[in-house]
Amino acid sequence: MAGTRTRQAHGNETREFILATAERLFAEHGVAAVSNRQISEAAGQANNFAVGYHFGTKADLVLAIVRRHAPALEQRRAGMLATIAGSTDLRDWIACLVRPPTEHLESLGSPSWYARFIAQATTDPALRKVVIDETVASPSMQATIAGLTRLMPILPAEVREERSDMSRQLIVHVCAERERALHEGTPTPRATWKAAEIGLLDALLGLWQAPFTSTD
Amino acid sequence: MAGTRTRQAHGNETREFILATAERLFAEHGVAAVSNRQISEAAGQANNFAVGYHFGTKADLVLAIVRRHAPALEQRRAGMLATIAGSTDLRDWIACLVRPPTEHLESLGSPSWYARFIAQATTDPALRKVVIDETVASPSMQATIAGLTRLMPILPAEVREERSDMSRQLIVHVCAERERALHEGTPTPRATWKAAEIGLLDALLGLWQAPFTSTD
DNA sequence: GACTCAGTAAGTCAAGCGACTTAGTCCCGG
DNA sequence: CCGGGACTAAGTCGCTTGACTTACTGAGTC
Repeated sequence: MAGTRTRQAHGNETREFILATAERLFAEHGVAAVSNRQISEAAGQANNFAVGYHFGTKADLVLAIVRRHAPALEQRRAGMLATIAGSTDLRDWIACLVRPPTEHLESLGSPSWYARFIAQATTDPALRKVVIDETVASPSMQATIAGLTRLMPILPAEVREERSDMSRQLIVHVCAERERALHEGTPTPRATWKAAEIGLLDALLGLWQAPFTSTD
Repeated sequence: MAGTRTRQAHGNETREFILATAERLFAEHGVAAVSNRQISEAAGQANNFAVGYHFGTKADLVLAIVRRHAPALEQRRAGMLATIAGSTDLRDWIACLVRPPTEHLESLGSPSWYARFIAQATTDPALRKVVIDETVASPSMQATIAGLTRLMPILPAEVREERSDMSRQLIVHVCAERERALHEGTPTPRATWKAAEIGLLDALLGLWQAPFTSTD
């Protein structure tokens, strides 16, 4: 029964529900198009300032949503890094970029909102930097990039950085587009998240292995 | 008839200035974060309904901005198609995707706002479809995709569609990121638009040529 | 059994919003 | 030189927003 809840647990429960509601509304209508009021009301809070009370500004709320998914992603990526340690197969390392998000999205079931939320948060001028920094700064992400660098010593640093950015953009927006198509019932190029992952892997492998033209 | 030229010209001038102002504000703060009022005021219009009067809804305004750049892009792409007619070099056809936007952005000078505007418009749930349809539907774009299809007969239709989408995403968001970095004065992987174009070309060539794993 | 305090309910307020109206102004065809 | 239609100025109205305040609740503390 509800009576057995401690007040801390009750608060955390509310916070969690606000986060889930906000993620959904943000994914559906865009981060800027949703007011704190709407979130509070949709989360069943009579106080329209509930979001402000629990999270502060909208940027804080967005960051809280990002951090809500961070541990799961970190765990998946760290696990993969452990199993491929020392591998010289480029595909293994690119998989460390692609698989954590695709598998995480699959585990969320349908409908999910995370991919669309991230795509919009990383495109919004006011949120972009803080969200990207938060995701790229994780230890497993740093290790993955280091692994790619080790495997592609021929690439100039600028090209490596460029292709790293491209990989991030591609993964985020391809996943978001697929999630949206799933939700709207429109056809997708690939039938499952696993298949979409393979499509991304193939494409990114080609992208990273492509010869580069120097522009110095 | 032509007799109303001056009146019309004045109106067109205002319309044009509103479009340029809206494009800038949208790029800086996000489409949803900017009100019609702010645009009207920033464009020096005393009537806060000026945007509504000239363009209607916000979606109409966004479409008008897209169409403002469409002829220049179409012309560049059509010209390229004419010069490479019959080419069997994949790089030529991918260049028809990449060069029109990069050269257009270069021609706009600094600061430009178009790339960031497009990136946000194509990510916004409410505008996405209409903007993408508008850009993909152009004759030269259709011809380019047809050319790529002719050159890559081995690729299953789904993979071709997938890589087509990936190309679009990559071009849009890489250009937007570069434009933003230029505006903020932060370092960019490539020094010029021409160099960025080559980076995109290299990457997309690898992406399109990559072997594919069937997921049937 | 009174006290504390995190959390929730409910309401307030100025500012800003979209949508609209009214009152001009300007140019040109007649 | 007048009338009509395209355009702009200025203001209005009802509603939503973020930020805030006040009052209440109920679990844990003493």
